[in-house]
Amino acid sequence: MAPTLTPRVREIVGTALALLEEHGAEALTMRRLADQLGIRAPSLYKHLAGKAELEAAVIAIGFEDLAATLERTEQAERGGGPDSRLEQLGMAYRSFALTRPHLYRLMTERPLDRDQLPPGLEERAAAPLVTAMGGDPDAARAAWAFAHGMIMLELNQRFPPGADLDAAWRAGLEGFRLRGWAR
Amino acid sequence: MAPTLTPRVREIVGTALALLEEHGAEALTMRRLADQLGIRAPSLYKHLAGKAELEAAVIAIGFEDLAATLERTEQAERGGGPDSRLEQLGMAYRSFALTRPHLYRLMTERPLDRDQLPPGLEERAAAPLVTAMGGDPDAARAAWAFAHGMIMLELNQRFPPGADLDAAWRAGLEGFRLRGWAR
DNA sequence: GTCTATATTGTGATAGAC
DNA sequence: GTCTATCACAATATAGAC
Repeated sequence: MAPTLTPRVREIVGTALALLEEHGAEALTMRRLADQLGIRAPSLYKHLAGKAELEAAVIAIGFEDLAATLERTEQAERGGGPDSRLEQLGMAYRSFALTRPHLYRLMTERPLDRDQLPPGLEERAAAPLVTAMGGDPDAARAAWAFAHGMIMLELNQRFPPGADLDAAWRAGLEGFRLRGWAR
Repeated sequence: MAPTLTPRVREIVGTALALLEEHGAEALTMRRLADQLGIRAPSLYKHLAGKAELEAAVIAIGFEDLAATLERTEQAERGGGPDSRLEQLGMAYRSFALTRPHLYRLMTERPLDRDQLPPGLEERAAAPLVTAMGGDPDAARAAWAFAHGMIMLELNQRFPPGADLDAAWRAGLEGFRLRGWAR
């Protein structure tokens, strides 16, 4: 279970998140984190069991932020009709990942330790997409995979130099939109 | 450019590939590779400039194998009509990645150094999918991203425990098939 | 082409004094 | 809750003898 956090632990985890987002996962070491906080590395172990617990706490913050972002998007009715919901969600998800790439990687590159996440948080983050896909969980997972794949291939610079990624996003989302309407 | 390989280098790279596939990327170190070959780590540097060159050679083998697999799939006309081409390719790609997960990760998790790949090999690996998507490069990239996302989320164990991944693959491929036919 | 020896740098983690 | 001191690893890479 996710333990209750003391203010000091909150400060440590917040600093860890900042370190991760600014300098990447390889910079998130116990030593550098301690440096950033003005203390020595061993002192961190009085607050946290180890690096795994630290990362779990950072990941939980990431899911909180992602869920809040998608819920905000879901509620907004900007511009288009109901068929643009999926596009709006896709762009919000893409924007989250591209503005915080190191956090997004940490959230997706390893098995999710659900025991260390606040209860219901994973479902909260997933709900807007499931709704947009008409409640079909298989279609929602497929759409999630498309978005995740686009993001990772872009972050990893695996598309060829001239590729029009906006066009690829449009092409993919259009297919899912058509399918979403079929049910 | 990809340099011509001496037999000894070929042997080293082949051993590196086996080491990678069996024990993962973290096991592919100069030390362990030398152990496997019965020599000392420093001796490797008489054959290869460094680890980067070694990995580039392994990646090139991966692309050769992938291209050959997809070309074989493209030529086979098993069972279904022309509209099952995309499904066949998708399953072949999925199978390649899931049977050789560590190799697949190495091939996709970093920017592709095209100067170290044999000329035309990347295009060869991509061609069957582009053809199946009616020559539309944006749609082909979207389909690739879907497949890559499904694979990575499965490898990273990010889907919820009860998820029906076959159904998610079907849902996604159906959307792309519909769109592919539209052009 | 292989060896020994070594440089350099990095990691997470713990014991025990204060 | 912080400190000093230290452990126990691991990695890539190089110099120079043979």
